[in-house]
Amino acid sequence: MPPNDEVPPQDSAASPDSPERPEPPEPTPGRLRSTDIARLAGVSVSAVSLAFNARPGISDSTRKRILDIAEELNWRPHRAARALKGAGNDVVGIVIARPARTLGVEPFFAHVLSGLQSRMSIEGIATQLLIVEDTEAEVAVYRRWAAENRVDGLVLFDLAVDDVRPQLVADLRIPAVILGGHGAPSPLTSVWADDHAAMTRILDYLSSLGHRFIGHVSGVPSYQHTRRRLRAVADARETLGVDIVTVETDYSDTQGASATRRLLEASPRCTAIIYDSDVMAVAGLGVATEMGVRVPDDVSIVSFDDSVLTRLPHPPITALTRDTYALGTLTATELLHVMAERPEPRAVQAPTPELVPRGSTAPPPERRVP
Amino acid sequence: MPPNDEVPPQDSAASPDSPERPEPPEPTPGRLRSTDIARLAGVSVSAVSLAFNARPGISDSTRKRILDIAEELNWRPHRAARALKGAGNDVVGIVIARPARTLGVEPFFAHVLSGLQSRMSIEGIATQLLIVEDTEAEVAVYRRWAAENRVDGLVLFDLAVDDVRPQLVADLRIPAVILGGHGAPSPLTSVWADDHAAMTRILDYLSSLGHRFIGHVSGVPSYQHTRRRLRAVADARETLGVDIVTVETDYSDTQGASATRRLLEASPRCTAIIYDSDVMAVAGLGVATEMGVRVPDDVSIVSFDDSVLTRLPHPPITALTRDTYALGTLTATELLHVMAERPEPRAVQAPTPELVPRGSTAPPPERRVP
DNA sequence: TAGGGCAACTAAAACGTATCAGGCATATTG
DNA sequence: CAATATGCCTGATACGTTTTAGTTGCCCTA
Repeated sequence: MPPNDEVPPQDSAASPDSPERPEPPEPTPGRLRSTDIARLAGVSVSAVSLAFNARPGISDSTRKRILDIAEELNWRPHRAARALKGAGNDVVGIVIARPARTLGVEPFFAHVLSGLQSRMSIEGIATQLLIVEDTEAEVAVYRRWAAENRVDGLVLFDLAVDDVRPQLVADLRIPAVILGGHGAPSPLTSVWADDHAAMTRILDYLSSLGHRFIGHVSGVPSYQHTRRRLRAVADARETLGVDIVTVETDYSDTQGASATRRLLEASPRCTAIIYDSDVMAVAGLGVATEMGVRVPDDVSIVSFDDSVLTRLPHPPITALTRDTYALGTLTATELLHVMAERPEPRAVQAPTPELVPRGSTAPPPERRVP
Repeated sequence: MPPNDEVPPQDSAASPDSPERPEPPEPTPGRLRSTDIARLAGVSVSAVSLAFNARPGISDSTRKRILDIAEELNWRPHRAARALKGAGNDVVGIVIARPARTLGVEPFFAHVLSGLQSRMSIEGIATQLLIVEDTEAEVAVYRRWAAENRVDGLVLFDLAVDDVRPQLVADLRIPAVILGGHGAPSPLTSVWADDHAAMTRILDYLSSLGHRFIGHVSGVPSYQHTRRRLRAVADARETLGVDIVTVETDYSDTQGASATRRLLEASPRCTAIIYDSDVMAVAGLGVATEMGVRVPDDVSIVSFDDSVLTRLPHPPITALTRDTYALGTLTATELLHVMAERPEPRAVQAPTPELVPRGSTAPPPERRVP
């Protein structure tokens, strides 16, 4: 056995038998390294590495001894050194292209993030969040992250029509998953919900209540999911024979409110309004109340998204509900799979949101003379 | 030298002019390294390093040439290698100890995070978010991150009375800032708001409207900021001579609703209710409406936190408002300072929230016979 | 008893960058 | 003009791991 003479845990004066090892009692412990653990366990650094990575080639007793010592000293392999050897960083990145100040208004996003994060942390993977101003900046971040080797995976949000990001990210060889993509072929795996079917559920419901003239406050039409909803609206005009008027907005409460005002001032007036987001629905409810339009007696209100926002006001708002948290965990699971196996891209369908009738919807008022 | 004789890649005929450098045209570019940039620029790797780290010892023209080439090839220093040399990871961590499913309901947190993140990203620092179940798990994460050298800084939220985290994080030598700590001495720098003064603003306002019996739906009393608010309430009882009854909750909309019901069913009934959070205030408004208690005619409502939640319902809710986003950027700036300079801990006071009267508050109803 | 096979372990070579101690010109000084 | 300083650049080394290619010693088999 080499000069691996064990150092006696001697707090007293310098042990005379080993003059070549002064071993100063460092006040700042510097940093523990695998060497230190190896020395204390009486093995080589290689053995420490084998123990920590659960690899064969080491006896169980030695492994346990090493791990115990490391545990006691709260030592772990230095991440950077590990990553340098080609191991992952255990980080996934999420870049959101929105004005930072408006973020946090969207319960949807926060919930998805929670679910995603929760699933990832089970694997010891952290989530890195970056908020940028626009898609251009977002693309720059992807390039930088790819060059720096900063993340092991990505989640893409808010896919637009003709979005450049999937191809870019695929070219950069970063494992990634699209949340809210379409079912169509794509260079990336996507997790998507059937917005068309979801919107149809709302329209069927309102139609069955007797509504024949419906307002639709939609979101940004460049988003893919908005497109799908609009298509469902178009289809319903034919299938159900209802009259639907759409007002496009930017998803903000401000535009949701003004769109509502416009719809309610029009004559003839629609008997129900569908909102593409919970924030706009609540804003719309406020406008109606303010204008003296009773909900649901005069007009019914339905929200496409559900959250605490829709449940708290009076009356609570009928909404499509889905387990947004579970959507996050599903996305995370899929991303983990992509990171591990690099499979061919595929489309994973999330459950279609369910309609939850609440107090904001009722049959339309009797037709009365103007 | 051991039998490590180099194996010639004999797939092609050895190029006669440089037999020691086969330089195969790699189809997968592997990865660019500083060596490649150096070769293309006709300099050494050291020069590349000097150029990228803006250090002296290199001419401007050479620097530019190197940077241009790197830019063109989208090359950047490998993060792990850089971090291994002692440079920072350019990552700050945020650990939130709450049930993941309930997160995302809090606009406050999301806004702060946006501001924080936005300021950090200016410095090229990413924000790593982790949601854990309880404080015990949170502490474990700090230990792990410290051992792994994963983050350059931390932000601590939701400080409790007798919180163990500040001392732990200080012991682990991780630069950190507390958001919402108190003004008292602490091992860590903290950014705090004067909750006492803020609550006093609400009480003064309600008192000046003529309210003499006020309900207070408070949050978890183990939080430091809750304590400060309660103290302000106690002080106001004496100073203003108003009668205040406090109901403690866990900040959830459910408990906010039931607390409201209890307050409104009591006799005599209070003429105003203060809520410690926006979520509870909105829930309370819903309960009042449902019970046929008019707001603000029968009871006034004030929220301690402001957000889209308080602005959207009808009537909009009078609230203490502050620039939560700016609070995030302020915290970020402070953390950057701590990371760079390791100064003595200090307490940075954020602006005291301002009261914004909205439709939910009015003078109390005339006293009438029971 | 030689040989092979195996388990347990180790020495040394990466990984990609930053830094440090020079080296070599050219400019400045006495 | 020699001596010194300065500007620009390079070679070698270190950072803390993982991994590869061994090297033991031991048991089993023929």
